[in-house]
Amino acid sequence: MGSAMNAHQHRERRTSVENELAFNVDRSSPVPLYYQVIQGVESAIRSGTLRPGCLLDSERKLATMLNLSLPTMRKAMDELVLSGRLVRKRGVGTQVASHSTSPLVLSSLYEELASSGKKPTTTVLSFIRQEADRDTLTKLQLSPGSGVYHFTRLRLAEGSPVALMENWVRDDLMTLKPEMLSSDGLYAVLRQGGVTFRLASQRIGASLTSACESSLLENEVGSPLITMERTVSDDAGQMIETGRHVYLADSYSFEMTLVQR
Amino acid sequence: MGSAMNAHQHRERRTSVENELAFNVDRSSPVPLYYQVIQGVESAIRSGTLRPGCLLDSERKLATMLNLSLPTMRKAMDELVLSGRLVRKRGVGTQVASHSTSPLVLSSLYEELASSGKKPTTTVLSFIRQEADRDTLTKLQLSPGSGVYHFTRLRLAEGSPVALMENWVRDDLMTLKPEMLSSDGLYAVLRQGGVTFRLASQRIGASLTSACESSLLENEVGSPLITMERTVSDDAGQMIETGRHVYLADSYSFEMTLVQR
DNA sequence: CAGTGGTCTAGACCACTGC
DNA sequence: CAGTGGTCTAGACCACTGC
Repeated sequence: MGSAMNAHQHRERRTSVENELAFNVDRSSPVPLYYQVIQGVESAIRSGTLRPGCLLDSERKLATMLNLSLPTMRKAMDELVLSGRLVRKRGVGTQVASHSTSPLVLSSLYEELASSGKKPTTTVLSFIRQEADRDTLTKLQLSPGSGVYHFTRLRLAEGSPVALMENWVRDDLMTLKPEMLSSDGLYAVLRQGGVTFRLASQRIGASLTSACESSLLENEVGSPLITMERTVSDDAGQMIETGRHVYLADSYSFEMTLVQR
Repeated sequence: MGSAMNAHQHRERRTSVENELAFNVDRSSPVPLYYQVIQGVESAIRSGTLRPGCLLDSERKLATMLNLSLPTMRKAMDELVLSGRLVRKRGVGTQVASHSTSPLVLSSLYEELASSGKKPTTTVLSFIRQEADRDTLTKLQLSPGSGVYHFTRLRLAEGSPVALMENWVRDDLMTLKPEMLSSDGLYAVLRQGGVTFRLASQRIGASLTSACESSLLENEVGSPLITMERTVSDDAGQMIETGRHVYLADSYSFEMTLVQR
């Protein structure tokens, strides 16, 4: 409607479009105001109300509209820019990034498969609680004698093997049971146990399928695999988990978005 | 020395250690104050003055010490926490993260090799300026008829092939010459041309060496390769470059640190 | 209860872009 | 020159942790 009425004004240089931030902040909510703004903008982008390239109102105007102070508004915009959803140009304004893929998050194979509609299942091949070996002590920065859960899992999508995963998790955070791992991804289980992730360092490479891997993954010996080693630490900087995974290159690849700072 | 003298005090609960933020901000500098603090803390961590686990003074104390306002101090701390170098605990304080790897940055194979002491060189195998094909138009979000540089390069470390790279770069940013690419990495060349990177989306997978790749990479047909496709956009959200690379899995892997938000 | 980080406000002045 | 984002200040009150 609006665009029809203003058809003769379309000469304007700006890639601007209407932007309707049709949300309001709820001051009685325990959710911080700046975070409500982040969620509001994110959902407006997701729903298409805020389209890529669209120029937002100025920070001052938005702050006034939502009855927020400028610093609070800026804090929200800061995070949206940092995560790559918005682009700021000094003297010009703030736009929705044209390239609005989801930001980099700790990817969970299980969740990825589930959200892409492929039914993920897990077969727990082995599961023990044991004293950590030297290598694990180092990787998890544990003191000698500490215990870990050590398990291997086969991940399937729609019943076909996709990945073979071996993990070591410190045993003083929560009680792990094999049953938990067969019905959910590892990260979901740990999150439920109250773990909040912070940093993951990982190394991704490639290798050829060995005879042993082949029998589990039901693929040919010598076919390409993606290898990943990952160590994850929590909020408090404490190491939580380390693992070695291999993925069928024919049915999986790592997608990620890096934000340059 | 210090540890011997204080041996009997080791009972204290805090992992705290002295923290000497032995830097001062320079108010005449064009570098923002909060950024000077970030740099100061980062260099203190790098140099070992601030050791992992070390408890910092409170934000209020640090602000007073450096003659900064609390919000400015907090902005610096915010970014240090976000990039994973510090860990905050409400009611307790702020510690240096035990796990202080470098944050995720747009990795450049050339720079990685150079900084690890391996002498990188590049052979430019082909180089043309051409009208973008359909696929490239889509990936770089260009309008039909736009031009791109299209080139393939062989990257060597200490004279041995490591990677085979094919790239497409929009041609309206700067003038590219093959000579530039043989003496420097692509990103360094683009940065010099005034491009500031912002987001990269990439997909990493694995494959087997083909006959053609084998002849260039001097490895065996069927040996494992890491494959990467990447598209990079700049500050303004404009797509800059897209490429398809393959790396010898035996001599390279992708290392990265993910920060969970 | 003293001290910490978490959130929020109401300003100020600057550098920059587009007209 | 009006409008934008970029930086900075000086406060306020809260929730939480450890003693």
